[in-house]
Amino acid sequence: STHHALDALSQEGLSEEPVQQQDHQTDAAGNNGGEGGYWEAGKGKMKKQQQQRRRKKPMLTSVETDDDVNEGEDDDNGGGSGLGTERQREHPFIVTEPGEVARGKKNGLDYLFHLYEQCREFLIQVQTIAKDRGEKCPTKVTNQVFRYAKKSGASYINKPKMRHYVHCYALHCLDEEASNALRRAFKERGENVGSWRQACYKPLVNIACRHGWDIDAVFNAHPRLSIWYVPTKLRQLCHLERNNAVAAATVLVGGVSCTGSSASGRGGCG
Amino acid sequence: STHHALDALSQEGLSEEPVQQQDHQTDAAGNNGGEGGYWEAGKGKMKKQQQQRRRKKPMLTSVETDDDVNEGEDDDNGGGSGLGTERQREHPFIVTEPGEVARGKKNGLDYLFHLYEQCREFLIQVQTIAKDRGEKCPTKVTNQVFRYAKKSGASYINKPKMRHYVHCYALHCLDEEASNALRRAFKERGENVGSWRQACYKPLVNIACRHGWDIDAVFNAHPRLSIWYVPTKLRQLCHLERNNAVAAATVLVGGVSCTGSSASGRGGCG
DNA sequence: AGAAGGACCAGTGGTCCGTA
DNA sequence: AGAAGGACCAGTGGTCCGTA
Repeated sequence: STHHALDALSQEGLSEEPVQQQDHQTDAAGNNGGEGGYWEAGKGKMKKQQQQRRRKKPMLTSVETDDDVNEGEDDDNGGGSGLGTERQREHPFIVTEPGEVARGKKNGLDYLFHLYEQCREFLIQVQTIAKDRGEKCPTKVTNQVFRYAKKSGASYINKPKMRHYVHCYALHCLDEEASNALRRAFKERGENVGSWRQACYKPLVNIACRHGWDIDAVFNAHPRLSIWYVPTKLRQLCHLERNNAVAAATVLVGGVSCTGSSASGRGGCG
Repeated sequence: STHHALDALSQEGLSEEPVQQQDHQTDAAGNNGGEGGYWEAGKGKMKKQQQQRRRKKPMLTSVETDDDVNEGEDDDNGGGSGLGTERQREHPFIVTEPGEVARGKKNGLDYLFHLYEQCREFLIQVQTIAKDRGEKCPTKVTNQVFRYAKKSGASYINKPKMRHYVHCYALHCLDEEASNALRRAFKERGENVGSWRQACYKPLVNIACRHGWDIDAVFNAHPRLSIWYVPTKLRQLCHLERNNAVAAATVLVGGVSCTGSSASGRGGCG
């Protein structure tokens, strides 16, 4: 059937050119200041990706209204072929240079960062709706926003993933040059995504250092970053490094008994 | 014993001149820009109010460390007299004029508003500690702050009470003149606290109207008010009133079919 | 009756760990 | 092995309702 052909094709394309099922997304697409247009361009290629995996059968005990679940028209897809056409997860990320598209069953880092822009657009829509209804208006990407994204067909967006890479996106926002350089270096060395991700912490800690160790202020000062919670580990690293800097400064000044030294005093920032 | 004499005396004084058991409070007391000095003045009168009612015996099933609970030195207070020396709740509020001290087993509204100032001081202390430890720093009076207040001996502060009267405090912050006038009027009429509390909504809705119906912006613009969550009911009232105003304006302009009219257009604001 | 507040509850932020 | 994400959990905002 035509459906299956498209599905087969989308095996590679899925995560690179995710498609929206409802038109929430379209509304906000114009907000992208130049960025993200590339990903939007792939939209025409395949429509309707109604493959949201139903949760593992909650045993019919649930009292949920399943209005949303029954959205898809073909309930029996994949039943015929028996082949593993089950597309259960997004392709894993690989370290790519800026502008580089990942080949094979992989996703690149431009795509990763694009997901953050999409979340921002979903947040803006949630905010618009909330204001219109006179309800509490979220300022951050909350559970509510993730739920809204999923309902809008962006099933490839989920909380654990977005939280996992927030600090990588932060570096991309705050120092794109440094972020690009890091990507090129790690790609060249053939490092995996995990070690690139780890390496994103240090330059951020240095940025925090230059701003009196206030990582919250650094996030809040950036319009696209301010909607994301500061990751716990980044916060802890900044705190540790600040303590180190203070200790070092204290020694320089002449010993532990010297009080009066300010914790926000500048030392070297990497 | 001396303890019991003081306790008897405090029957009236308790809620009017609450005492701090630890010195957290003292640190921040200086932050009060003139306000609240009155309540602080009563401090010397009676020390130690170690009457926190232990919770109704959690049946020894709890695995809590009870370091905090064993703070008081006299574990057997009230055992001897047998009289109802059990001081289980704060005295109820009555409508008082500005500057008026409630008599009998009652608390006045200046005292009510003072509790909000105290919460602000506890928040500031929690924030200071959090920043120092490099932890997430609350911007609002959260559960954590209420817990801290209780631990600091301010057992008379609790979440339901503070949330209940937030909008009354808001009016006091935003238009003290109007707030004072309302108090005098309701006292004169012999109204109870509940109806005074109800009456505080309307002037706030009018203030919101003058600010484009954005009650969040109104709260956030005021330094002492911005730390409090906008109460649900106030938010709903503002929303309803905005819709009424929009509908009225639409009729004036010439009928329901006239689109283009902005929801933020000014009508009369009360 | 009017009012204070313990205690509950749905939905949150955070992330582990069973999964592929 | 490296990585994606369902699902869990402790503590939150919100306020009801048993209490005095």
